[in-house]
Amino acid sequence: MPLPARMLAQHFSTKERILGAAEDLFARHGFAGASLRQVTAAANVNLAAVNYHFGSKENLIEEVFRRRLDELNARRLAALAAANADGQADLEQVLAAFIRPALELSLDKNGGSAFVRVLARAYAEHNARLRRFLSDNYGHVLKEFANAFARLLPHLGKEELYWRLDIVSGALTYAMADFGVIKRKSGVSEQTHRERAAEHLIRFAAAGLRAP
Amino acid sequence: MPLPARMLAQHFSTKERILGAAEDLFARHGFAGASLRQVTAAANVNLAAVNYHFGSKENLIEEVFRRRLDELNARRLAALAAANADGQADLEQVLAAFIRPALELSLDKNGGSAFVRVLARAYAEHNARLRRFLSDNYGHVLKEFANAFARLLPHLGKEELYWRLDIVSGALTYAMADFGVIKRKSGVSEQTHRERAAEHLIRFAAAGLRAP
DNA sequence: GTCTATAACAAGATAGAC
DNA sequence: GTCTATCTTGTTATAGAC
Repeated sequence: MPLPARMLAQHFSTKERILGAAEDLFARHGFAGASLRQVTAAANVNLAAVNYHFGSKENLIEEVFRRRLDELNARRLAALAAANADGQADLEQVLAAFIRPALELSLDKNGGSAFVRVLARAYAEHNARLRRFLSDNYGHVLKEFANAFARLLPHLGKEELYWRLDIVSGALTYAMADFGVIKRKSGVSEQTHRERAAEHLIRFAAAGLRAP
Repeated sequence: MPLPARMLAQHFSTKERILGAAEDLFARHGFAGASLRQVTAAANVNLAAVNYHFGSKENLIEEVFRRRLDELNARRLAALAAANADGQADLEQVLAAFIRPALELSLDKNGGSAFVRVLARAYAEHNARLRRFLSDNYGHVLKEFANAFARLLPHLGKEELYWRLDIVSGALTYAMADFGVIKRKSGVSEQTHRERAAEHLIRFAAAGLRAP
């Protein structure tokens, strides 16, 4: 498979080209399914470069996550703070603060849509190391949002609320990774398709969360 | 890893032992991550037995799906027919007809919980061959349910309805495969945990589907 | 920092004896 | 149907020249 044309330019460092190619190939073939040979060939760098820059395949995988998750989490928290700042945020606004940054990431022209699929694979992996890594990154963000939702939905017990938020993250992961059977119509751009998915998701999730 | 004790018994045929071990290992390490050497060792059969009985690893993967999906689909359609038989089914009944058989499968003592994780991995794979195989199996079932939901939710357009059903299957897949961050409490059995997940899911999905 | 070359090993598949 | 032995290829990782 040829690498994405955007990565060919020489002004990307070896490290960045490896990360971009790894993200793309992990999305398409999984962590075990994509070999370092494929990655380095796609990145147009030497096979030995991965071990020089990252030490091992496992470390490379973690770097693929860190590069995106730090920013995603920061954006979510910023959006939540902004929603809380102007008076009382409503449920749709808090949901949007959680969902929209993920949508925007998935629309990022530089590999964002590949990354959300990598993220979905990480959930499927059930790998202890990866799960710890993700809970370290997502854990406190989920807690902040849980607090915000708890204020807006006082009729729900803590247990009930966590169940529902779990369902929302599941549906979000699934929708962003484009697992569904809904085929994008030929007249609709990738961008529009994902934006519609986010709108539907927010409406659906708001109703689900408000259920008695 | 030792194979599940239930599979050791000699009254399981070689073929059945391979399928059981493959299901377990595919759930834990993925299709590329689980080797035929691991599978045959866990099944206590010779390495060459896979190629003798299935021809190739790809064929083995498809058989792992077929074994479960035929029954799952049949049960869903039967539950739907039963719900429609006694008068007018309500939304929760139709949702239950879709969700409960998946729950029951995930509770099957003989590898059901492994299989639902394999199914979740299949979605993440995005593999053309696998997707075709799954749409062949799930396609007409989804259509039957879509018809039932359309009758109960006449205010939704066809497009809108399909989006929402897609979200429901996503949340179901995610919940059954136990991707979530909700940790099962030590006092709660695996069975109870999953039953609660199904209850929460039905309530949430009903509200989401009823949203204007 | 980047290359070639290669070590050390694991993969899927098969041939052929039993 | 089941075994051992082996072929061919691909895997991660590293040593050492430039």
